[in-house]
Amino acid sequence: MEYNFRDIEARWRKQWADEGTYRVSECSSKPKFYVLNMFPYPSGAGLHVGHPLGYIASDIYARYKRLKGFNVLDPMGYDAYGLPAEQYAIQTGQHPEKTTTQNIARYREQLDKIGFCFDWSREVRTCDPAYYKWTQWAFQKMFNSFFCNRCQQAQPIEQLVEHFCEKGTEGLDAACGEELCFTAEEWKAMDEQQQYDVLMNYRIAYLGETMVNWCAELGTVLANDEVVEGVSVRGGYPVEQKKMRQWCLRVSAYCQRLLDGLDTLQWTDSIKETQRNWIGRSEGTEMKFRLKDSDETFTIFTTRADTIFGVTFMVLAPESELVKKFTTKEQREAVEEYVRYVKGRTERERMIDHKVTGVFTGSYAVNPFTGADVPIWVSEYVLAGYGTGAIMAVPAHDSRDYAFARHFNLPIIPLIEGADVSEQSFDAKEGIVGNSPAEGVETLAGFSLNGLTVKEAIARTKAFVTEQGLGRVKVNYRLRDAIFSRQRYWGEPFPVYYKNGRATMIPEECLPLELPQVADFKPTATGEPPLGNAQLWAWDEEKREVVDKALIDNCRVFPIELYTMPGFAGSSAYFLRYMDPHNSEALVGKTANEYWKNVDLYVGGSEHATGHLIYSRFWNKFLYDLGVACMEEPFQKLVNQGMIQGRSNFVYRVKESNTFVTLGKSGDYDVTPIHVDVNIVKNDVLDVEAFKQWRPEYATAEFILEDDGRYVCGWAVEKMSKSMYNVVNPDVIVEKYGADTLRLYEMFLGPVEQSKPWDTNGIDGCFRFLKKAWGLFWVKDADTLSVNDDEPTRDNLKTLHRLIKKVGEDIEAFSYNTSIPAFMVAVGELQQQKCHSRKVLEQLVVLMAPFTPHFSEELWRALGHDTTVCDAPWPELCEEYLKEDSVMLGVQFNGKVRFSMEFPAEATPEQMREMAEAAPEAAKYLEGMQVVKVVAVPKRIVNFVVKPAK
RNA sequence: GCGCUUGUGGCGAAAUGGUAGACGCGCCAGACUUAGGAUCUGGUGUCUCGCGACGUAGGGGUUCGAGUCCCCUCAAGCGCACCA
Repeated sequence: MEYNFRDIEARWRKQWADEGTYRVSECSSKPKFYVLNMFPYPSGAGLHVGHPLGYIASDIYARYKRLKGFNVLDPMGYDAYGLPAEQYAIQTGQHPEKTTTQNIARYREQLDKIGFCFDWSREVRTCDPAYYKWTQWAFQKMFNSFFCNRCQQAQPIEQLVEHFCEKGTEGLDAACGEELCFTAEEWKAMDEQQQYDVLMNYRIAYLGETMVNWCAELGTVLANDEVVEGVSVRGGYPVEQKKMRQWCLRVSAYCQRLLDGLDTLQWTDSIKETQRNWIGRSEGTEMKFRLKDSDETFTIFTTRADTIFGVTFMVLAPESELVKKFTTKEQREAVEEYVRYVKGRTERERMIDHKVTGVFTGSYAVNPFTGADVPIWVSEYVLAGYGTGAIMAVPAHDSRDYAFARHFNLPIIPLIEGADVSEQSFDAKEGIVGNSPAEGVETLAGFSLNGLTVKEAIARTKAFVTEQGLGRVKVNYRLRDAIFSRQRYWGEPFPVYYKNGRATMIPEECLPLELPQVADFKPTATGEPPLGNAQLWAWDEEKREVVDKALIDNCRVFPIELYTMPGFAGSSAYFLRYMDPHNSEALVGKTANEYWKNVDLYVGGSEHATGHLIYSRFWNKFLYDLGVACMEEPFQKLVNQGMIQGRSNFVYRVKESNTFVTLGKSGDYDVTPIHVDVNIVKNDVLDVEAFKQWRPEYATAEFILEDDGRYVCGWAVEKMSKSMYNVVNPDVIVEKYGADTLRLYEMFLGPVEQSKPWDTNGIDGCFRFLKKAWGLFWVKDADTLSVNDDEPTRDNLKTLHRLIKKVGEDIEAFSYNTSIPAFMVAVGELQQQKCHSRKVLEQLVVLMAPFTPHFSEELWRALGHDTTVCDAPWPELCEEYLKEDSVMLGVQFNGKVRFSMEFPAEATPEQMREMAEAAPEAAKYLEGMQVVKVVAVPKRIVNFVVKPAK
């Protein structure tokens, strides 16, 4: 019987769906395993062969775990809100809801053809109100929480109010925008608006007036991870810094926990490192400096407190509020001009060329350790957003300060013994400190660092600064709060209305607040949100429902927030929702959450390292603090699949003609390479007839062929894209070879984690393998099984158990590309052994089941089973069959293998040594030699190290 | 500049410190065929007629033994980057 994959695959797909084979429940005594793929944006282009790579890899793992006796949760859904979906809708002039629904249907159709074991009854869509209800709900919880630095945990905002009532800000250590200081009495004396403003300073979801990335082209603000090198990640449009009032999430409060959590995760080092860089922890000291002849003080941040005696100037960021304060009358004009100059430079310009620029403010600070005067400058190399926006400059030991000092001719005082700073600064944190203070300089309390190592000096200075009240030890992070609002239509609405101008939460039981229909959903360049176009978009407090905006004059009706949430909102807790997707009472029920706990294996692209993978960890930690999620980290193990690039093909047109010349002869003509659709090329050979039909202008094309009559195309690796005609649709492969071959081939292509070009050329090998394996089971040209009840031979069992061992180990290690060759070899061996033993072949079917589910299911049933192969037990490994009767060993003299001989498998190294020495071949080498050393390594080699005997 | 990762045939790639290049593609030869871009069998790192020698980016080291471990150099990719 032939391997008829079309019939087989269609039949089992239907039956699996009808029988609910992949539906799972948390009511199980089996151990759980949670496999998750990063859910896709349903883009308009549909899936190409690169998309399923990770899904196939995780599907194999999920199926394997199921065979191993686990209750496996493997859900799928769609990240349907956000910029890409909306951009596509705008480009095609349709409503995003319509295009999204269409795109999802297309995705589903494509996914279904590949034979995944997703439990579709748990599907989520971020744009579904029943789903985003919980996104809104979590947002409200964040609004009503603050972060206690001492217990490193989110707490209800009521607790903060209570604290204010009792003690004001005294003894409070909470994450906030700016440090506030007031007493209980002052708090009580504040009016509603003032208290609202104060609380906003502490909420985890808050309205903040901050510098944001404004992208006029997209008509919205963007988060830091959505901007790269001054342009938007999506579209590559310019982004400018603008001060705007936006919703923000206090992600920065969780920096330390986000950092600590990394150590407990099985992620790659590179992605953990990327997150560490992005969080950017830096331990240092905040020090207070006094303005000369004034009581005014200001604070700087430094990681090199030990270099205090080398400070020769101070620098303020141009945006710093201190600039105006410290500028003297004489310098005002120069400073104002400089600030104007900096404002005129775009973020991009400032990032790309680091010009040395700056201006003196006219004022001096006083070095708190020596009393020396230090001039205060303004320069763009100091960033307003990091630390305090002011630094103490130590040109001898910081290259930026050095460049500045050289440019403006400021003094440079070296502090490390033996450091040569005549050409460049000495930035390394090593060496012995000297010149601190210089001879004869009196210091505060006789403080000196001379003779200490840099590390000791930093510690000593920190302690001294704290004791003397000159400042405090401080940890700074690079990670900023996430800007959480977008001036776009296609996103979750904020469950917020404005009562007397103050953000107020819509009652929890009224959620979800559904996205309204609008006349025009396009973004505007001025930042007017499209939701402003909604007729019904006011909140009636009394009726507790959305009403017509025209009623706003009525004193119980208030405008609803016009901004929407960003793309990452919906993807920040979807892994929890999958556990209990139909629960209308909670994001996730306690029972379901405590059963599934967290994701054991998460598969997706590494491009989410600083976006989704930070936000969702933050979001989950917040829910953990709330007691909603029972695990602090959402994703235990993370595997990043590589990108599949396109492999383009070219034809060579002879210039000014309609003649195409094959690659081998293209050098003889003046030709233009032209991209040709890879779907009409096979193994780099062009289907000439298909080419003629491809485009009308090629219908009359003429060809200069290779001598063997073929037209050979050139090729190159490029991004997979429509314009290069190198997009390969999985549907086409499935149609031609079947899903099982596609699955095998995608895995065979190389390590899952690695990026690689798609090259259909090798797929025949996988297809041939399946046909070959099929042939083990069926009599050729007949509808009868060739399987018999013979007892397996020792060779059969050896082949089988080697395979069990290899495949088991490979799947655990996610190394599928090496287990497919193992299958090929094993099938080849069984064929040669003429093995038709049921006992062996049945196990082979199960071993293949994770890779080729349809193929295995068909054979499993043909072998007489009436339940699905998914519930078969994974074959047990018996090491006994792996033992070799004997081993062939090389015997080497002085490092060269001279001959090989056979030893019994159970021989000890000593026995092997004796046997090797006694072998006749050895005599040749041992003659006249003195044996210096003999080493026998079991199963490997016997070494004789010899030297001429005296 | 700092951090991470990777360098192996014509190509994709394998190798618990132990015969480098498994397996697949491609290529070559043969078989069966009216035919082959089907199927099957065999061959295929480089140099050499052969014996054999040389081969894992380059250089050093550890080891009886290194693609693998350590140090240096070079190249490529990714991340961060005027972060004090």
